[in-house]
Amino acid sequence: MARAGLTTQRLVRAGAELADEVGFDQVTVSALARRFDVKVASLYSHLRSSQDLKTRIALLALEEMADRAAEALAGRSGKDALAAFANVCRDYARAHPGRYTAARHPLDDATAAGSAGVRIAQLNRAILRGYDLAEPDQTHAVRLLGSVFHGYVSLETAGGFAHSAPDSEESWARILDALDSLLRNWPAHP
Amino acid sequence: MARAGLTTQRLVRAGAELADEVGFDQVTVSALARRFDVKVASLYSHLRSSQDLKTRIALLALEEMADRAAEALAGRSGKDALAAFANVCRDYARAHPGRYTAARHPLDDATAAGSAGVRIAQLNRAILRGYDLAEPDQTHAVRLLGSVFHGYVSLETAGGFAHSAPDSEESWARILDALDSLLRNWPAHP
DNA sequence: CCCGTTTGCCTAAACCCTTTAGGAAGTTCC
DNA sequence: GGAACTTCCTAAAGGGTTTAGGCAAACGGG
Repeated sequence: MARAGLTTQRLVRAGAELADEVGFDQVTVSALARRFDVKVASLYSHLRSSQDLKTRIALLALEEMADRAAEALAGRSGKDALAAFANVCRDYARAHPGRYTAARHPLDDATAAGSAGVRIAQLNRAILRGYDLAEPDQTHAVRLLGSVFHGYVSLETAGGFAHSAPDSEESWARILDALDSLLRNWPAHP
Repeated sequence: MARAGLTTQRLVRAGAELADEVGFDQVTVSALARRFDVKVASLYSHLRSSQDLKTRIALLALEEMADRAAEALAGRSGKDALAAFANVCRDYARAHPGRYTAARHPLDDATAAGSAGVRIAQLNRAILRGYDLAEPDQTHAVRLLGSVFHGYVSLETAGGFAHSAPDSEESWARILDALDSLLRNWPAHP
């Protein structure tokens, strides 16, 4: 009975690859077992449940995004930083659609608090250091940026902008221009 | 053998209610059968498959949102229209979280083209009539608005802004102000 | 009114995914 | 070499999906 060398880490990594290939919600303990040519029950020594697997994939995806964002933001500010962060989100989603979906998977509060999601939030806020925004407008702006990035990437990967002109690439560039302009001219409270 | 009076319409409506109660991805043919106190197989005379059910719920949700948006936009323009449309999205998502998730369910191209989604897109574009934007900037702006609304509502219903100040209500209002300002001062191409 | 047709719901059964319990083979270390 | 532990296994129960085929209720024409 040769051993397959299963570990939680390898399972989660393989699960992430599986998610990118077949979609996050097609990720199943059974499919993972097939991929390792192993019986399903064997995985339950390494994973508490199917939910546990999905949560771990989500945490992995958040780590990866946070790492990329941190690297992209190093040494940049202003619009450079804005575009760098935005492109990390978009590029990650296109390269790893399953993982990106995983990253949007709802986590319970405790798990979320310990995840790389908070690092991403901090980096998002760091973008605004290059602009002149005081609280609470800074927070509003952070939320706007998060919404735009997430929303655009979601709609784009769902095929929303696929079959129409102008192409998505151009809209993305112009939207980043518009956001930069908006952050530099944030309207005063009425 | 008393008949339960099942029809596709009633099943889809009940499915939508179920989605709001337990979440869209918990909507299952089995659960629906239980709700009608009927055997599972009976539903397959009215629904082709579990996927079919979900698709129909998605189409229902899109219809409902389009109707509300059309009514909200009637007689409004400029920022009034912007806020009205935005609030329709947000209010619908909060009143019917399951249906809202359903509305984001990916549809194949043919189904999407025949859905109320195109009506929603047209209404979204109609908002911009109150602003002075020529193509292709108009399209970029449409995509930006769609992204913000979808993104903000998704993050909010996922609990993203729940436990932090300032509260989500205030951010929403200020983000609408900011978008209005941006549309009135859309940056020229660099 | 009653008989044939249509329709609506049923039973039965196959298949897949999840999860737990308990067993046997491989590994480690004294 | 054997005790202890780890890794993977078989077995089984429970739930969701889907199809095939059957009986009974409703309906419509002679």
